[in-house]
Amino acid sequence: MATVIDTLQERGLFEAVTSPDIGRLVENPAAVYAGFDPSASSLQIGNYVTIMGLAHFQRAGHKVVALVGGATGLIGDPSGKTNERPMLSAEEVEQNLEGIRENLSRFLDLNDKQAPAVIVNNHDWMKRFTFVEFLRDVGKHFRVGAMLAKESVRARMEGDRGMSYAEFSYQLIQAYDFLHLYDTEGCRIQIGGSDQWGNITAGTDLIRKLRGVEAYGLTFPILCDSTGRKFGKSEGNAVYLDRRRTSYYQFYQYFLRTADADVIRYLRVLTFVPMDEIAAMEEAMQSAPEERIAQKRLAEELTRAVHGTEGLTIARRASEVLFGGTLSGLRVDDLLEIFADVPSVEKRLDEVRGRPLVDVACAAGLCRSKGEVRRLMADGGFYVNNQRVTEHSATVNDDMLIEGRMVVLRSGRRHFLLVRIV
RNA sequence: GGUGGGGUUCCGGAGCGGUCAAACGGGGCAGACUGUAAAUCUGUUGGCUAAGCCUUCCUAGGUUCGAAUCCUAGCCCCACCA
Repeated sequence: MATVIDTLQERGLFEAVTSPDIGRLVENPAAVYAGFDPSASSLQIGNYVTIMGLAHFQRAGHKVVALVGGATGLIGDPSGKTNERPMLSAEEVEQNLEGIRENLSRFLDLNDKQAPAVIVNNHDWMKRFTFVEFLRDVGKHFRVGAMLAKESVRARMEGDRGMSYAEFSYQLIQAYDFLHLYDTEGCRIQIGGSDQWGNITAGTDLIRKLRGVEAYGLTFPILCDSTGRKFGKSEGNAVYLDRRRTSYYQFYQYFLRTADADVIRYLRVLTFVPMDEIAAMEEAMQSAPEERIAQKRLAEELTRAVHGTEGLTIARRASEVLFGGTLSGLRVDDLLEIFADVPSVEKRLDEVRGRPLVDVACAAGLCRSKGEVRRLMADGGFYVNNQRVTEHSATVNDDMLIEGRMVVLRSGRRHFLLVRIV
């Protein structure tokens, strides 16, 4: 019978494992954990790979524990980082934890009858230690040689930046977390991105030493796009799972724009779409790449998984309108939702109505000068409510005022500006 | 400390008394094409009450009918020599 390990392997969620014996362990219900760093108030799509890993385990009937790093977040994981990060305050970490807990609860079933997922915070047990106790109980079992050999430490020592003692000790805390979760939740498996290998093996070693038990680590590849860039950044900004940081529309669009070379891989890693369906899409792509069937499916599946059917509907409607579809028939309230992440300005009615469009567009900030607006009009790149306007002398007439409450200005294909009448 | 060279519109970089709002390249912004891809092609790129006017070529003065261009002083860069 296929185990969760087989599933992870065939979907590209498998990079390395500490021992192949893990295959036997997962033939029966086991407990697995993965950690999430509270370095921001929302998880990013990059974290979603880890979430998928946990979700696959849960689907296979295993107990899943998501650890949020209330303690480790105060230190900062050096793994995969070239520089020491600025330390977050306790309040920041506390706030971020809240957001991340909310994120996680959307993807892991906390009420599953057989194997409900659990969210724990390592601060709850770390706070009980005094420094001396921690050194005696945990530090005593680590050899500096082994710690220095970790990739995360070596990379820093080779550079000219070095690392602080605090970050150096990070691996001890994560190792202890694993031990603690073994004791309290029966976790014998930790999963994470490949950059977590060092931290994970620190934990398996500790458990072997102190409990004489074999614990397992499993890593999956860090998701990159075909140009080698780390996946999940959109114009330099990360794609977040929180709609307040990445709107439904932006989220949906990010995936719709996935390169052909990446989309099949993403479908395997980020969705539960059955493998045979993915294979069919891969074939369909050969004959009709312009249909972008795979991209549409990817965007749809992920948006629904992360933001629900309602989020998907809004993202789709927004896509239609923001790509030049007609605004007629849409109500102001719909438009406000659709244009949620479009910048907007407030103007009084008398500042808009009957005024030259050139003046209004400039005052609203669509362009820096009136000359620029005129140029834009001459180029055919100026739109009011998605209708091209080329006449320099045009004024804002009553038809342009949607319900008398707003005007949608647009420059070029995609730059919108909402003028709200107040 | 000495000697040369220089500071130009978003960047690089021409211009060296009128024809300069300033060549050319990059970038930006638009348009066409297209699969919301990549590439390509085209237009545009100081402001305005717009065939005209105004403010720009490090800063402050000056020469001249006229200065980005010449002179003086100041500030800042770069190169070489000590």
